[in-house]
Amino acid sequence: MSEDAFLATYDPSAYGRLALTVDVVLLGLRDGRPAALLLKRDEPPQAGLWALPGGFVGVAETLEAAADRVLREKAGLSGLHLEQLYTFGAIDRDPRMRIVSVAYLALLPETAFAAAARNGAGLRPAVIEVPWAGEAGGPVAVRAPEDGQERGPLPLAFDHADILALAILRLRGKLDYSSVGFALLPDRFTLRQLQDVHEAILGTALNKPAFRRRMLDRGWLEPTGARAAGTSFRPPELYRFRQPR
Amino acid sequence: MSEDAFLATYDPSAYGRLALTVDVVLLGLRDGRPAALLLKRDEPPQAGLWALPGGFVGVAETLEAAADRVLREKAGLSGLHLEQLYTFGAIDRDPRMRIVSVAYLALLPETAFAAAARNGAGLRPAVIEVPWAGEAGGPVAVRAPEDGQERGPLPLAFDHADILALAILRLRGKLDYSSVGFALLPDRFTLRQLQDVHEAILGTALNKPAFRRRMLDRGWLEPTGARAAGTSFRPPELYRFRQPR
DNA sequence: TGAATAGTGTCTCTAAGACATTATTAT
DNA sequence: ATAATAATGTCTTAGAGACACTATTCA
Repeated sequence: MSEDAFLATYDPSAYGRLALTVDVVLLGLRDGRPAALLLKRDEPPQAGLWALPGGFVGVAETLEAAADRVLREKAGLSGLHLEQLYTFGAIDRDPRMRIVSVAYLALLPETAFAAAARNGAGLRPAVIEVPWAGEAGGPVAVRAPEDGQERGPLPLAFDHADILALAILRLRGKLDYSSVGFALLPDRFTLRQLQDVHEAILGTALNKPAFRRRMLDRGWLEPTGARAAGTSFRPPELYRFRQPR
Repeated sequence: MSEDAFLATYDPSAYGRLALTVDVVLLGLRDGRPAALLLKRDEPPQAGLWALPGGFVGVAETLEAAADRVLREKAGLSGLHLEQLYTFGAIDRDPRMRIVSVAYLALLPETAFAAAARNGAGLRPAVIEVPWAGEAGGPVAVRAPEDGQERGPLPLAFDHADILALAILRLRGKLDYSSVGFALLPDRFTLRQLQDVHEAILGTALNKPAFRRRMLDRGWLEPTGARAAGTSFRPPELYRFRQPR
């Protein structure tokens, strides 16, 4: 059924007045670039376009519970830390009916991100191409990773380009003064990996000594004593994130 | 009708599944302290408690339009700058039925705040007592201004103490790097007034020379050439806020 | 030893805090 | 002149950026 034919036969009033959904940005890093897990829609509306995993909020379900359920149903993940991003309420953001959506952000370390992309039913990673390096905003484009079949930017459904953009902006804003960055790393990591994460999200290079000083002075890093193996050079120290009490 | 009697006769299923509202924090300063405009509920549920102005979101109304309408209907104000704060979705935040609410923040300069308190149907200013001086959060207490009849803290309806707390936190976070602070001032103001606003919101004293340097270096302040009158000492220069292009 | 990255020492620069001093008005 | 606050000069200090240098591992 074509998009137009679908809309012609769709009866919005059959669905009541106003619906509430959650959409979850499952953000991780792929080859050192920010990426999100997206789902290809195979039903109208907007069949063939790529969308964030989402779902309706139940009457006896909190917003966080709905987001967690979506995560479980669509990515096989549960219990991730969720942060509310923003609530999108434009009248025509969904062509079926009036749907207001609360957007959430969840962060995955690189291995969990790759695993979810393999196990999640139809979830595929898409590298986010952020056209703004500074603090300005605007929608973003996404692209299938190099190893995929698709070429060119992937078409995004609804207002999901705006939601993705907001996720990046929010992350950038909190990165330096909060501990969100660690959610994108495995349990044990090197200072270089931590800096790579920050640079990937911020989209700019950072000064190494200053970065190390700042991070170590925060008191969030606990040296494990172990060092990373498998390098052909001086092995870096492994750290663990430790919540400042 | 008592609160219990009301709840006993109330049929939640008659209202459908899930409703969406907006609640607006109308924030201003009163005697140099942050204050919000509140409404005394005279119907159950929670009759007698103090609540933020709010209302249901129409099917063909954006969230911002709903917030603007609430502002117009309850405070006689329109076209104010609105900032979305957060969406509150706890199951039992309203005893009648499942109501999810999108909270908005609007800022008023001191004179407009006082005028809205006079003209708004039942809107009364309440000084916000923030128990945390740093960055920590938690609900806040409100109190009628000294000149009023009431004594002691005013009881707040629903989760509105949390909403008010979030408004303060958000404002504090944006105060130093954005131009929100100017929305709490009249068109022309002195640097001391600007500093007073910042100190009232932050809850801490600021260093005068450093504050002046920072503000002037921002390029947002345009000297008017005029000076404030009516002082018995050196009259301060009046500035105007000018959006940095 | 050479290559490669880890990790650090140090200088400079910027901006904030502290504190004192000068400026300007009304009484 | 005095009182009161505006407005600024300057010293100190904290932290970031720049850049070079040392450290450590494998091949």
